[in-house]
Amino acid sequence: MPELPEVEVVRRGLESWTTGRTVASAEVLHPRSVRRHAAGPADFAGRLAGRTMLAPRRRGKYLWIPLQGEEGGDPGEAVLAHLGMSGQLLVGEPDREREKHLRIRVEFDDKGHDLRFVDQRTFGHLMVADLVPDAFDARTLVPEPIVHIAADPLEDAFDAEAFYRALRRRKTGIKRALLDQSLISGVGNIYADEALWRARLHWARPTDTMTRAEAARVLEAAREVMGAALAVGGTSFDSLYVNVNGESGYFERSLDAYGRRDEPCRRCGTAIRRDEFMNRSSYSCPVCQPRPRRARY
DNA sequence: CTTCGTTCCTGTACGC
DNA sequence: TGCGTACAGGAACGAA
Repeated sequence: MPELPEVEVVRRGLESWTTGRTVASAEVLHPRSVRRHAAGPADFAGRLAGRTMLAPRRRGKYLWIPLQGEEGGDPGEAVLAHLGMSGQLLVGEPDREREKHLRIRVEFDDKGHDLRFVDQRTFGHLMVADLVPDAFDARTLVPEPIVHIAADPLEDAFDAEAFYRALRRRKTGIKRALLDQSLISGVGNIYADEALWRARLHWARPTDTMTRAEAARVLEAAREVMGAALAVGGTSFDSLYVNVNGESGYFERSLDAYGRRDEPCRRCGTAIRRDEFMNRSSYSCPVCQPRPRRARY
């Protein structure tokens, strides 16, 4: 469930807890959690030991912590994290009890709060990756494995006109496009449904006939809803999404579409419908978001 | 090249 | 009570 707002909440938490601290040791308790680190768990742990963490960065749902180079040089590597469905990055007293789904643990040389990656469903992962120039803004560095991930709509580097042109070239529906992280990043199932409800667009609206105004509307809606969620700590349906101190966010109560099957639309009162979409769920208002004559899935 | 279906994983909810 | 099943779903991957 962590989408852009939830990942940003975690990034801000890490910023104050891990920046400037030097790793004493890292321990991988479940190899699947470092499966994208090709050189394996021992190499992952070895690359972290002795390195100092710099200010964490984020693009879309990806989070990374640049590691100060050997002898204090420029960072050439970063710890890259994706929380997947149930990943949590937690900080706390090092001697506290181990969580049932603790996958990776990082201790610092100051013997203070440790950093833990806890992940029930193991869809998330951590890896150490090389930093390379960003495809959108060559002045900044991004981890090599995510060069194909588009800028997110809260970044300055996000190009709204390029997004519109990409939509027109695609032969797909708008929700599929919103979930495609190579077109726009950070939007997942929850905020896609919320943005489409706010923009009054059906999820199967073909993108190749969308107007500039419609594209701008859904983009603005995505920015608004993710900004509002960020302001209250993100969306938490259960204890699976929490900030670095284990606290839940409050945006669930503000959702207009997602998860509201058969509940009244907050604009027109019509019962919110749930459609099957990509073997998942899509929530929308049948009146505010009428199905297009030519629908695309 | 693009588009789309499959796969990974485990806890919770629910029907029988 | 216990068992089976559906569901939650991001994104890499392979097929078409």
